[in-house]
Amino acid sequence: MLTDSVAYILQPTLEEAYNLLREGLSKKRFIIAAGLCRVEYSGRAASKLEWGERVLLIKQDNSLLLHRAKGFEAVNWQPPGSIFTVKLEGDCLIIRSYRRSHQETLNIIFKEFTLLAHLHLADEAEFEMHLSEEEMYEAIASNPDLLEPGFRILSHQRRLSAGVADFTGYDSQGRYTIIEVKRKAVDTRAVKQAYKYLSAEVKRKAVDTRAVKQAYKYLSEFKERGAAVRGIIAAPSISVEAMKLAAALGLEFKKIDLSKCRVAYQKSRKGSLLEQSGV
Amino acid sequence: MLTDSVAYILQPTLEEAYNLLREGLSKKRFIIAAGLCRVEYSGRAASKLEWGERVLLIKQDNSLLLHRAKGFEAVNWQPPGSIFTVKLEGDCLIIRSYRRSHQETLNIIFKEFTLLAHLHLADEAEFEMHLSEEEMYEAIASNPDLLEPGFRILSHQRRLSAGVADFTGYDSQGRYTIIEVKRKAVDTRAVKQAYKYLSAEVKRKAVDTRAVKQAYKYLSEFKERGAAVRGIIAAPSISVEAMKLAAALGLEFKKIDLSKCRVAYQKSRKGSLLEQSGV
DNA sequence: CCGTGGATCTCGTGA
DNA sequence: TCACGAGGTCCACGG
Repeated sequence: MLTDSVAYILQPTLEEAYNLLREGLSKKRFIIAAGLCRVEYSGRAASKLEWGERVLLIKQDNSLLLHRAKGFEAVNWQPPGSIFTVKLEGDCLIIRSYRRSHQETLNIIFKEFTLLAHLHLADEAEFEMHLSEEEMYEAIASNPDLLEPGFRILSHQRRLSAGVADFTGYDSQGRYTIIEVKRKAVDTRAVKQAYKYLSAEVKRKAVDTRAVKQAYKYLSEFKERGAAVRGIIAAPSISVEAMKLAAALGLEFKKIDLSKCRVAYQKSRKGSLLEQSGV
Repeated sequence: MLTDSVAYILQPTLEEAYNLLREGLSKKRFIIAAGLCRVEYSGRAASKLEWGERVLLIKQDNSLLLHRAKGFEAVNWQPPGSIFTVKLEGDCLIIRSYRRSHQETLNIIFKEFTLLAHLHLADEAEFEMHLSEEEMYEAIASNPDLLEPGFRILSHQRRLSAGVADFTGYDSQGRYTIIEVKRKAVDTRAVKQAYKYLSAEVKRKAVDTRAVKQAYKYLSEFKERGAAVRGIIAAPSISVEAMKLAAALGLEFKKIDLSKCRVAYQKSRKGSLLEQSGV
């Protein structure tokens, strides 16, 4: 059966499946298949999966996903840009996907299909993600009071090279302050990472492998010399252990209200849109 | 149309889709849908996606994946265990998935379906992954010569608590040696991590937040006192930067041949299988 | 091409 | 439940 946009067969023979698959692949269509198969993968690692029923998706950019009955993750896959070959061999249909960049091969051997379809997905919409670290950052940049009343931002830059803090500035008392922004709950790992950046920033030098090591040596100086410089981790929340570590490292934690961030972001965005349209 | 294992409709009306979806969900079947929809997500972050054609999978454990025409990753999703509600509202069919643990809501609003099916996937096969870190570890445990000729293993344990090295032992010269195993190419991150473990092991204490900090202070001792203790990172390869850092930290890199590992693993596995069957 | 860090990461494991 | 580390992680970005 065939319509403009979709071609499908329910319980096709292997030959029917072969023809439909070849057609779908050559036309770069979205392929959906369900059936009994086994799988071999070899590349960065290697895996085997014996006979069972699974669902296969092949996308219009040649990415491939093989899903089992349960679980969020695909059991086997191939990222975009792999090369397919399909062949009939005895009573099996073999789909081979090869990815050159990692020298990875995926073989899916089908014995029968429950369902096979290919279709074109018309989808030009833009995906909008909110509450990303980027957005949080923009919100703070346009409204430093979110950090602390009276805070003045000196520098703000997305992390281009390793070891640069998100914000530097002066607090209401005029103390030099360095800020690391995290969009989600801070754990000990995040504290350590933040500490590295903040230490590096204190010394105002690029972090190469030498500086990474040295950054850790500043720990004692940090604590002993007192708060000549404030180091702040700004995030929605922090774990108990992370808080302990932050305290030991002389870092402060500043709770950031995400909903306030969102409001500030909307405002700043509106502002820039108005600017652009020359109002 | 209906068979034992699959129920599907091509280009169903919204009411047909509604009934088939309800049936599929209540029977915990694998649902495959393609159609025109828009999406709202809100939880740890928030996202919006306007009208476009996508493919929806709902799995037998209530995990959900929404895929666009291209890209390996799902554009929106819900991990296993979420709760579904489906309703018809005006000229739309709304699928809502709510995940309590993270307070996340996903709304998919369909205007029309190109394809809708639900089926049961019979799949009891076990997924075998080879060349995992675990397997590499087993290979080395059963054949320490893979590390270095004459190496004697003192302790070997999977990392149960943070900061415990993979292997400790004595080299052919009788020097105490600590080994961190990595399955793949070592980068600077892996070196830093390894250094933490190795330092912690030297001091033979569990790494709590205090020890994490102290571990870095041992750097100078490590270097100044010379190689009273050897620290080895064992992996298939290492990047130039990672090698520099490792050298600066007084760590050695030991290339591990994965194919040799594999052979050793097969042998050790055969041995234990023979044991089990009492031969 | 490598290196670095984020992700609605997911997933397992242990405390 | 949280915390931590692995992952065939994938992905974007910079050099």
